[in-house]
Amino acid sequence: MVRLRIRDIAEQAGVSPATVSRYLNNQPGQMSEDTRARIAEVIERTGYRPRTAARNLRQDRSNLVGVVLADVSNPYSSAMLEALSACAAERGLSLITSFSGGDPVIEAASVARLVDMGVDGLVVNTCGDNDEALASTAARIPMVLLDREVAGAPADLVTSNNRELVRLLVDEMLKASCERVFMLTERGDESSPRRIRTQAFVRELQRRNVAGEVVSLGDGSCAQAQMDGLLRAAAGRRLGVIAVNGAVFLRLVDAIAQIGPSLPAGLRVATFDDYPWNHVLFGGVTTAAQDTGRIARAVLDRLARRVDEAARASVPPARAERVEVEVPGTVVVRSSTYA
Amino acid sequence: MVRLRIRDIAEQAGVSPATVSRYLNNQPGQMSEDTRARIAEVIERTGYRPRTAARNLRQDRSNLVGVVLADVSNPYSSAMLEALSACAAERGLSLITSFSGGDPVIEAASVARLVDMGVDGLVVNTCGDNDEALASTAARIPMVLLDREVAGAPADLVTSNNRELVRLLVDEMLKASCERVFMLTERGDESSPRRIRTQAFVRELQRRNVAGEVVSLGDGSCAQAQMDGLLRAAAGRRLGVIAVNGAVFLRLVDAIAQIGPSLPAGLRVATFDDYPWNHVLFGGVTTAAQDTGRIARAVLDRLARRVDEAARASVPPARAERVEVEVPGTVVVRSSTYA
DNA sequence: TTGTACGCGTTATCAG
DNA sequence: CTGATAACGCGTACAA
Repeated sequence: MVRLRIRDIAEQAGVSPATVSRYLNNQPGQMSEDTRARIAEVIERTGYRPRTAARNLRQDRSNLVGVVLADVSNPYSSAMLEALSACAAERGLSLITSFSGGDPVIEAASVARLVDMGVDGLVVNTCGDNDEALASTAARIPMVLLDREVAGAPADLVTSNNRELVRLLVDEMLKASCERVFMLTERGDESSPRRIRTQAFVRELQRRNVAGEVVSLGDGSCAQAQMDGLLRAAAGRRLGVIAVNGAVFLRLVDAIAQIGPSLPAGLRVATFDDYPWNHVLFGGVTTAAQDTGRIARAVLDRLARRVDEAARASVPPARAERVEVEVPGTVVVRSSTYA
Repeated sequence: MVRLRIRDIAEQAGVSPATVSRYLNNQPGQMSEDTRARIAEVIERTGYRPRTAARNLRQDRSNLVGVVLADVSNPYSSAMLEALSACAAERGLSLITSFSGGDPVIEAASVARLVDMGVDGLVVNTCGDNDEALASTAARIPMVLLDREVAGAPADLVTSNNRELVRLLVDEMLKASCERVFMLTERGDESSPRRIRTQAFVRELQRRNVAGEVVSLGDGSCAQAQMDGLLRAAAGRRLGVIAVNGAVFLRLVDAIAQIGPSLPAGLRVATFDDYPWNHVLFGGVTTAAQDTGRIARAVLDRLARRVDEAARASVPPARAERVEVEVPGTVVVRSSTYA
């Protein structure tokens, strides 16, 4: 049960290995219909498959893309991963995945391991605090950043149109005639989407002259007190709360659950990231959903382009231009913001 | 900026490539402390890393494990993936991931692609209806099945102790003095965990002489009617409902939400798979949680063993014994089953 | 303890 | 349109 080599196929088809190789790679040099058919028959009959390791060595290319995600417990990440996987398969790429769990040390180790494995490029959703390592890696092999930017890294960036989504969520709150609108975030998270969303939120409030602010949750009982204060405020006038991401929203839901089973009268809530439970909580939660399919396509488009460029020119251009892509998401309106 | 080869390191250290290779692979043949130090210095200084593609070709081994998951929108799958990833990294393995989305055709294509990529082994959480393809693949390369078994496949199987978990959930329902207990499942899902759980459930009811049955949901309005019936029944006497998995539980929650914001009086619910929202729904849902860390370890233990065996003996044993491992999970009791 | 020489399977180049 | 040949970079007998 030794594995077939290209030479075996060549012998059985009565041609040379080079010809079989051309057949396999659809080389421009056309071959006679006769030999083509003979080779096809032998391959079909034997079930021959070329050996990837040998191709990789020869071509200096693995068709492998490394993916490093910060937090898969976040369903948005899993959806993203699935979309990337499907999109990669379409292009004949495979994904080597790794998860940092929010630890920069693990993230750096993951990146190093993936590079060692010979990936053609990297997709990184960084957990932060790794700028130097990522920048130096990006200088050596193609890298596309997902959602979160990295200072000084010569890598492309793909995100959702966060500013626009914030605007749409604020729209919903105002349609629901909220008198004050808050955005809920948390201390630990200094990622770029968070920053962009909160900044955009503040600008929206100013632009429309609406009362409200960004509330940054601390830890433990302090945070509980903050949220209690926020929720009690709802008793009087109509109040809107937008969670800056899914993790924060879960904390918000938890706090609301302490008070009662349903949304307090006068409180409207909305969040980012369309998790399954958003459909059922409070009869449905208004959500800014990111388009994972289009994001995945944009990510792999950029990466494939970079990989091709790198393959063509052995010396990477000194002034690599960084491309930033914003993929439009959509706001799904559900009963948590109905007037 | 050409990449360094082992030969370059050898020259700089004033030794032969073979010696550097031995250094890299910690060959038993000891080398003089002097040359060892010189090689170490050069490698450290140059940042040399051996080329994986060349090693793979030479050693006929990739240190790559293919992972095929049926449904990553299921948070249990993501947790499993993360655990596998961490565990694999510890062993110097990397994961190539693929997702079938419940489609047997995609699953078969994924498996084929991963095998082509040269993975050393496969971890498969099958979506079903692929027994022949999986069995023939398992006959060629090491495979470990996750949760769901495949008829006729010479592969090991790792699952949770579903029967025990069912027993514990029924225990909780009885502690909550439920007079009747139901297990909710759905038509489409004929997977082995579902079958094992429902069978165990029926046995438990008989053993304890408790009233109840397995309710298999159909589609759409029919299912809604079934659930309405179930929920109305709760009005009278105390009733327990156990969802056979997370997907079914989401349907149950949806139906309950149609009626009101909180759990109807007299109704107790519990489910499998510890999703984030189980902590907040109804003030906390009692859950049979699977131990993803231990499962991952068991999976990769088995796989590594098989891979080593296969590497040693070029001819696989005709009578391969299939090993089945049951990893104990735990029941997390929350207020949805408090008396 | 170390070095030499060969082969892993494929593809690119060049000659025909 | 096809064939011969030389790499790709590494690991490992075997020889020294």
